[in-house]
Amino acid sequence: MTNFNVNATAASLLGFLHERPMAGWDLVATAQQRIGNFWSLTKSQVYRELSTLARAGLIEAGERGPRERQPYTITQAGRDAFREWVLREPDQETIRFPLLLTVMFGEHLPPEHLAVFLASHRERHAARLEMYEEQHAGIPEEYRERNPFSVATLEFGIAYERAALEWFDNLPASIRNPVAGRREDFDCLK
Amino acid sequence: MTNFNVNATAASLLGFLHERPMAGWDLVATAQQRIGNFWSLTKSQVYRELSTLARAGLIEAGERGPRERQPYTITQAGRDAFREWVLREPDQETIRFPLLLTVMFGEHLPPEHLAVFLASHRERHAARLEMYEEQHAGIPEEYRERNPFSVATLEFGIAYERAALEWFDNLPASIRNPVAGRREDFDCLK
DNA sequence: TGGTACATGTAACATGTTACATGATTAG
DNA sequence: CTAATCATGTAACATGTTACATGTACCA
Repeated sequence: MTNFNVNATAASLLGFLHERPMAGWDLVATAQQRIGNFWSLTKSQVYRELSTLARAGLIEAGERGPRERQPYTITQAGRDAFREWVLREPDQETIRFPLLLTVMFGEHLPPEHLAVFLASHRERHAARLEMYEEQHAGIPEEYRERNPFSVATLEFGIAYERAALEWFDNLPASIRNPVAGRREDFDCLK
Repeated sequence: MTNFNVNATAASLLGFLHERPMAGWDLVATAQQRIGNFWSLTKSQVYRELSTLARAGLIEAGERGPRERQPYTITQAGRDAFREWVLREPDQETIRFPLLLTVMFGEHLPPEHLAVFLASHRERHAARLEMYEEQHAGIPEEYRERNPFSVATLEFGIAYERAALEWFDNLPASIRNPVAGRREDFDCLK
């Protein structure tokens, strides 16, 4: 058997459905909250994966509740497929960082312009770090012991954001604090 | 005008073509080397983008060289489209980190198993950091001054890998060094 | 009764991945 | 002569994004 190979996104949905039956809406919210920091997904994707999983028999739709709510329950086949996924060596992470592209091609834009982008991104990272740290401070000790896993993923987020901030703050002055003016140096304005 | 909106991948190709005409093969190699650490692309994608860009008039194919080599030159329209792209506020980065999914669902696999995954990923990150640091040490001072941009992106890689290693090394013992045995605790083996 | 949050879904499109097919040139 | 590397590309598929369409229930 072991016939249906789930992808990481579908596997995550199966992971959450181990806890309790949920509808697409709940799954979107749950995923956003629990894995959104390192795994993005949209509701379109979730609904699509759900119908695929249902067709493959890995989950089963229950009766519609209020507001057309459609709960799904994981099946034994679903638990099997999930287990198979979770035991596979995880792929390398992929990072796609558009700001770094802009930095790489930095000679093609006015330095003040790049500095504005950097400042605004720095702020986003500072805000995220603050948010993560608040969340981290709010974790009760007993939870930390019984489920160290989600704490660990949060700690990755904190480590990442700290590294990002440090990077922003250690950029050379030539990039971070350009002298305004002297625009004729830059080919984008020729 | 300003009619053709390039995506970040296509824009990067245009960015490289500012320097000199290149064929798809060169562009793949160049991209891998210069932006591969924070922007992945495959050769299929490159060839597809190249024909799209050519059809849109942003680049022009030259005469075939040896081995059917097909060089492309950027056009004025291409430079315009690139400039438009580079002046736009870059999107947030996306990180997709499968290992963190596995960690999040860590209660579903035997702890020794997770520990093996963590160790192997830790090693990859250590190797990447070492590579980056070697590259960084090899940059001549004059280059650093004249093109601080690619140095900055490399430094991001270093900051990121250091943060990752620190995270691995500070994982709680319950995740990093599980006691073997006691398998009946884990629902994946029920 | 009107706005907001809940809830599901489709369609079209954009992007990214994998597998395959083909041939040229070079180094040993 | 033959294996490796260079070089281009297509086809099929998987995944991800955006915009749209529809309707329900609650609450002020």
